[in-house]
Amino acid sequence: MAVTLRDVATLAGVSVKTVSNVVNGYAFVKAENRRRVEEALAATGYRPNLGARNLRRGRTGFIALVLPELTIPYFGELAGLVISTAQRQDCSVLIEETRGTLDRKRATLASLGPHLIDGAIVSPEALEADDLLDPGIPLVMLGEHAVDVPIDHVAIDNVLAARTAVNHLIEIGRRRIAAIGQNPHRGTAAQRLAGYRAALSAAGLPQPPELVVPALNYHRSDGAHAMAHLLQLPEPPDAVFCFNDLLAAGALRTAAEHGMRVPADIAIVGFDNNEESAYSLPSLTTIAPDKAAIAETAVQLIRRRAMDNDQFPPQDIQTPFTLEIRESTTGSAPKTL
Amino acid sequence: MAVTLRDVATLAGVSVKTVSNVVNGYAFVKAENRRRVEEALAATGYRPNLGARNLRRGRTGFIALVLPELTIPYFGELAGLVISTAQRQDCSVLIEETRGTLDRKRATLASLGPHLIDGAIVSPEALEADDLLDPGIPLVMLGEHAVDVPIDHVAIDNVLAARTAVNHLIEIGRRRIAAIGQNPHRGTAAQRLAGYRAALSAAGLPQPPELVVPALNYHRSDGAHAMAHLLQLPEPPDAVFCFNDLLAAGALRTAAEHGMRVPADIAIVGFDNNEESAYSLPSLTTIAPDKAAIAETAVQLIRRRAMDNDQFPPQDIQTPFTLEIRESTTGSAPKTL
DNA sequence: GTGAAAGCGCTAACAG
DNA sequence: CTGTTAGCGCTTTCAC
Repeated sequence: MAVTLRDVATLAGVSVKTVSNVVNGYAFVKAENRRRVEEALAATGYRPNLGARNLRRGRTGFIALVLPELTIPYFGELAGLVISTAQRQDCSVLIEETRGTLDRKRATLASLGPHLIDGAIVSPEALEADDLLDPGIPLVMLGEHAVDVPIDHVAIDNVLAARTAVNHLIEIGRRRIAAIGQNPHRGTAAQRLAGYRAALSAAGLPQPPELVVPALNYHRSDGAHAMAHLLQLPEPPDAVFCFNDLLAAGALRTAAEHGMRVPADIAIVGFDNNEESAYSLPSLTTIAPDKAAIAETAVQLIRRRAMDNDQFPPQDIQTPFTLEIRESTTGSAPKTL
Repeated sequence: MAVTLRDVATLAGVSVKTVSNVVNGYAFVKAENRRRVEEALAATGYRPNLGARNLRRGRTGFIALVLPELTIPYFGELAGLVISTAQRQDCSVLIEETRGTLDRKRATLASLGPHLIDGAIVSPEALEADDLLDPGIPLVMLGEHAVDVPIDHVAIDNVLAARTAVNHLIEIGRRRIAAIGQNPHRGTAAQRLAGYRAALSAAGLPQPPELVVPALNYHRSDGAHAMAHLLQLPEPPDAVFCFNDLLAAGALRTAAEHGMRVPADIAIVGFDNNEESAYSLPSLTTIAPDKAAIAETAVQLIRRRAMDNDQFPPQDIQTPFTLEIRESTTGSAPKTL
């Protein structure tokens, strides 16, 4: 059925080794032999069995990307970047979704484990510590930082980023600034909340507790509900910092439904800079992490550990971000209806 | 380093075969032996080398999903669904992006070829015929139909869907209906255009050629430019049918920037039902393909061909769709600014 | 029921 | 420079 190295060898009248040499681009092959092998290669349509090669080499060229949900734009965009970075380095990317369940991830890493993938990039949604202590392969964590686990970690400075976002709201004159997205199970939520608080404190602004709204998930609907809650407060906010762009999109929608004008009546800032946020009405001011840098750094780390077998202490790398200022805070944006 | 079947066997004092039997759930193993093997298994923390197993079995449990770009929401959502469907069937999904280049795809399928993946689901962006005639593994095509290639194909009825969308515009009283997204290289574009034309013809409406606007890519920016073009026409349209939601998002934005009210001055219909389209301002009326059905059907087909080794003639399966009516055609939607 | 041995397709020593 | 040989870790006849 499938044509093997041996088939080619017999057809060319040489040994397997010679064929292997040709296939792998080994330089020192007698011209005559090379010619015959190449002929046989073409004639048979030989294609190496990578599975066998991997078994032999002990590496597969696959890395896994484990994330909560691909449909969340942030993860989709990140995944795209990871894939293209990996492709450029001749790696293939296997994507697994956890959909919030820990078991899923544990199962994934355990079963693909050391033999089918060379390493994994993990973007957890919630804090988790012990279960990925030793999956047997190099791991890079994205976004959340489970402290005191000695593994590579790539993320932006969430506290600083949040602080930057809220500062911007203060600078444009807002005084009653709410936050949407508090969540005890998310490490980044705590950090963003800390940044929010730090900015308010530094400006000497009050921090009424009713302005910090929790969100169980970070989908558009959660943002919509949270905003509805804020707007029915006796004294609603004049600005909202949302812990991601999806929450902000929902918030934007609800604000409009309640007849609030953005940013005139209420300014909104997001986090993540989803592609869609540049096109919403109004376009969304947001924290823009350098996703390409995150992807590149993560793939690089995995490669160095897995393929080049480098040994180095766990890295904790901070990637840059910017504040993308758009209509939802400074706008006069167009109206549609 | 890694513990192998043999290690377990020696530790348990039995043969490799017996351990293999236990691991693979073979029923007839003496209770005593089974106990000892299980102990040894636990003690060593044995985990099968799937690579080796695959080499032997000739199957890997991997399927590839080849698509243009993961950041395009439609593909992101689809990919998410394919992944979860596959996970439920104990398959892993390898995602490769073509980013529009044919070579990429050809390379991907050729190199991963028959040995590392059991089958591939391919979502082409442009028409292509010959190059995937025989990749050596089962293939399922999504969306575009390269005619006279005898391979499985899963898609909605694009002509009917487009016609449905345009009919809706006619029903709400629009008479000067434009189309954005014409593109000679995309099979679906031709079909959607045909549906658009059919609807207009059936209603006895004129079809001024200047109302059919091409789009090189189907990104938001392309929609924005196309809409700008339409709005500066001496006699602008009162409705626009966009060949996907991204084009529609761009069009929406441009309409607003030009002070047009949607749908009062101009109605907009999209195609794909991206998640974000339910939250835009105004929310977008759009054709909603049953993406879950597409994903499920595709994975099913691959599995039957690859894993169960079923033989059956190439299938051409049409999946259902609905028209999701929202504010961009019937609205009074809220305003934000 | 279980063990021994062959071999999936490839690469890496080691001779020649 | 090229052929032979021995495995990578597993499943699978085939005897026992």
